[in-house]
Parts: sequence; structure tokens; C-alpha cells
Amino acid sequence: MTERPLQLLSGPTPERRDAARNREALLEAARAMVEQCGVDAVTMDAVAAAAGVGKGTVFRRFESRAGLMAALLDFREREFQTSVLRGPPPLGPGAPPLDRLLAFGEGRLRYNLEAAQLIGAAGRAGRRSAGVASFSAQHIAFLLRSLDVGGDVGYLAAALLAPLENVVLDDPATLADYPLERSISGWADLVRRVVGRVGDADTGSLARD
Amino acid sequence: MTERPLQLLSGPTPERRDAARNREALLEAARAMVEQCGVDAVTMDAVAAAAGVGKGTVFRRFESRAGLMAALLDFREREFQTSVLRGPPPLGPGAPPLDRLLAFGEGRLRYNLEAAQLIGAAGRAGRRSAGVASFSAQHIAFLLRSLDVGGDVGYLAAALLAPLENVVLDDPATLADYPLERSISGWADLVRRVVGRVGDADTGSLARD
DNA sequence: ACCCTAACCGGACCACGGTCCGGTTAATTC
DNA sequence: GAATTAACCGGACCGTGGTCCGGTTAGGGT
Repeated sequence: MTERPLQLLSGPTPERRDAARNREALLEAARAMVEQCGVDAVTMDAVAAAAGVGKGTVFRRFESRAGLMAALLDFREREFQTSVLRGPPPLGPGAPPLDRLLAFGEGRLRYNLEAAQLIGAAGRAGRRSAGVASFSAQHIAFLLRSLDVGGDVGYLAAALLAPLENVVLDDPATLADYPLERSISGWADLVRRVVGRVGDADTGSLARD
Repeated sequence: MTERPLQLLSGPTPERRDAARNREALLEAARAMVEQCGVDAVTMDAVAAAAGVGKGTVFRRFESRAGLMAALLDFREREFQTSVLRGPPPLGPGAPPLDRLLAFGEGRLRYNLEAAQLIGAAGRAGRRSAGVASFSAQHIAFLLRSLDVGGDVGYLAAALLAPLENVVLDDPATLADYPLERSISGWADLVRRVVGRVGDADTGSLARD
């Protein structure tokens, strides 16, 4: 009976060295393939072969194709979250709440459009990692409270987030085919209405109907 | 050179009789399988076999699995659209615009939750048929104009639609796990803010935070 | 009643995501 | 440094969505 001693300080021996090497090689191979051939061309067999590794290994490390994509996405997502939490204003802390909110909308929109293919391929796995959606929703909710918005702030935040995230849906529908500029100013208008400060800044010269 | 005569009155000879029979058999088989075993269990081979038909035929008729699901969905979608366009108030015409808008939100929400699995499986094909998303967006836009809402009404409509449709995303995120009641009243609150009639009716007794 | 052609049918075939298990190798202990 | 053990590796294997092409059939024209 070889009972393993408690190793509180050494950590949970998280990964063997060869495993780490392989994870690295796989991520790099996948990244390269995405960059060169687009997300759709990234096949599990191909990335395994490119990394000089068996297919089973890829699934062991990343669980599924979606998981692999999520791992690729993770880096960018962290980057975004960091610039919200600790970056320069108006996206980061320091600016007035409304400015931060509008900056968040634009930033998230750009992010989603840029990473659209990856996000789509990552599916639900992409959101799971680090609770992506809930981060955004909670941030919006926090800003809404700072603006003394009453009512069900949690739902309002989620509802405001939806049109930003929806751009990504492969759905050829409505939101996807608005040009970026129009989405940004449209969302800003929406937010001002929700917050109750309608005439505050440029609603732009948008037609009244 | 056997040139086909113009047949303006007889129509474009749309379908051969056996083809029609097969389409019917396939739809019925698929419907039954969905009802008994759930959407995921509906495999193309299985539905082909159940209809006593080759697999190629299924793809000829419905293009893809998503297309088949879209065809199944089509019936319900028409039903919904009809009750919006010609049904009884407040969903149908006759009620004041704001009432119709709120009724639309609730109706669409219920519809999306009820048909969630099917909608997910139909993917973009589900929206394509009869321009589903654009119908909803245009209806909302119409009601907003009736309420004298200014600004970019097209975008506002799409943005209001997003949190209703998003419920369906397999995404475990934010919007999906609000209970129906809370979504309904939350959306109603959102709409009143956008329209500019905040105190009009029951915002409910929702906590201020 | 016969023929002609276009449309249709079906199942063999392919690619890709995902699973499994026997052999291999890294870390740890003595 | 040898033995032990647990984790890892890899490629053969499976199910499913989707394609393709040779044989078949419906239906109009003569």
C-alpha cells in the first residue's frame, strides 16, 4: 500500500514533460494551420500529423476539436479581459462608467468579428474557458449599477451583451450584415436609451426612420 | 431540337409523383423519430431506412441534415408568423403597438424554447427558409416606428431580437439560464426603456440590485 | 402503344470527429 | 541505478454526414 504523501507545496504534479512538449507542439501547429489555411481546413488528423503525434494524443489534451479551438482562443480572450480590467481608459478603469460601457461595446464587437471563425468553431467550449460570457455580462452589470440603472440589472446586462455576441452566429440573419460602424453607433444608442441618457452625445446623423 | 413550349399556366412541373411521395414519407419518418427519440437520434441513414428509401434521396430532397430539420421546423414557423400577421390581439393586429411588442417578445421566447433542439439542429438553414429572422426583425421595426421611436430603428429591432433568439444557443452562458418568467419581464423592461415609456406598467417588484 | 429524355433513385464510397486498448515512457522510491 | 507504477502515446477502428455515378422510371410527344 504505497500511499501518496500529501504534497501541498509541490502542487498536483500537473503534467509530464513529454506531455507538455506535445501540448506546445500541437498548439503551435494548429495556430499555424489556422493562419495559413483558415479554421475550416484544420483537421484533427492534420494537426496531429503536423505535430508529429498520434491522433489520440490530440483528443487526450484538448478533448475535442472545439476544445482545441477554445485553447487557441484562450490567449486572445485573456488579452481582452486584461485590457478591460487593467488597461488604459476608456476601456479600462478610470473613465466615467458610460464611456467605459460604450468602449466595451466597441471593443467586444471588434474582438468578436476578428475572431469570428475561431469562436464559431470553439462553440460552447470557447465560452466555458474562464467563464467568458459571464465575465462580459458581469462587467456590463457592474457598469450599469455604477450608472444607477434600476430594475433587473443582471438580465439587462445579458440582453445588452446579446447583440454584440450574436454577430458571430453563422446565421446570415439580421445583425451579421450591419457594417461595423453602424453596429457601434446603433449599440451606443441602445445603451443610452437603457441608461436613460438619450441626448448625451452624438447619436450621429442617423435618419429618423 | 425539341424546344419546350412556354407553359405559363401549368406551372414549372415542380415535382415528379414518386418524388413527392418520398418527400412525404421522409418528413413523416423524421417527425416520428424526433418525437420518439429526440433530435440527436435522428440520423440520415436511419430516416432513409425508415422511409424505405436510399440515403442519396434524402440529401437530394433536403440538401443536408440541417435542411431536413429546417423543413420540419417550417410548419411551426409558419404557424407563428400567421398568428402574428393574422391572429388575435395582442399578438396579432388590433392591439396598441406596445402591447403587441410585448406579446411578440413573450411569444417568440416561448416558441424558441419549445423548438430549441430543432432550431439548433437546423442551424442557418432554419433561418433561411422564408427569411425567418428578417421577418421578426421587420415586425419589431414596424412596431417601433408605430411608437415613434427615432434613431436607427433597423438596428434597434435587430438588437431587441437578439436576446430572444440567443436563448437557443447551446451556449451554457448568461441568457440561457434565466427562467422564462424573468426573461419575459426583463425583456419587457428593456423594451420600455428603448421606447421611452419606463413607468407605464408593471416593472414587477424586482430588486434594485 | 411506343420511344425518348430528363429527372430520380439507391447504395457504394469518402472524409472527418471521436473512442479504445496494448505497448511505451517518464517520474518516484528504495 | 534498478524496479515500480501511473500516466501517456499512437494508430487501428467506428459512426455519421455528405458525395457520386450507373441503372431505373415517370411522363410527354408522336
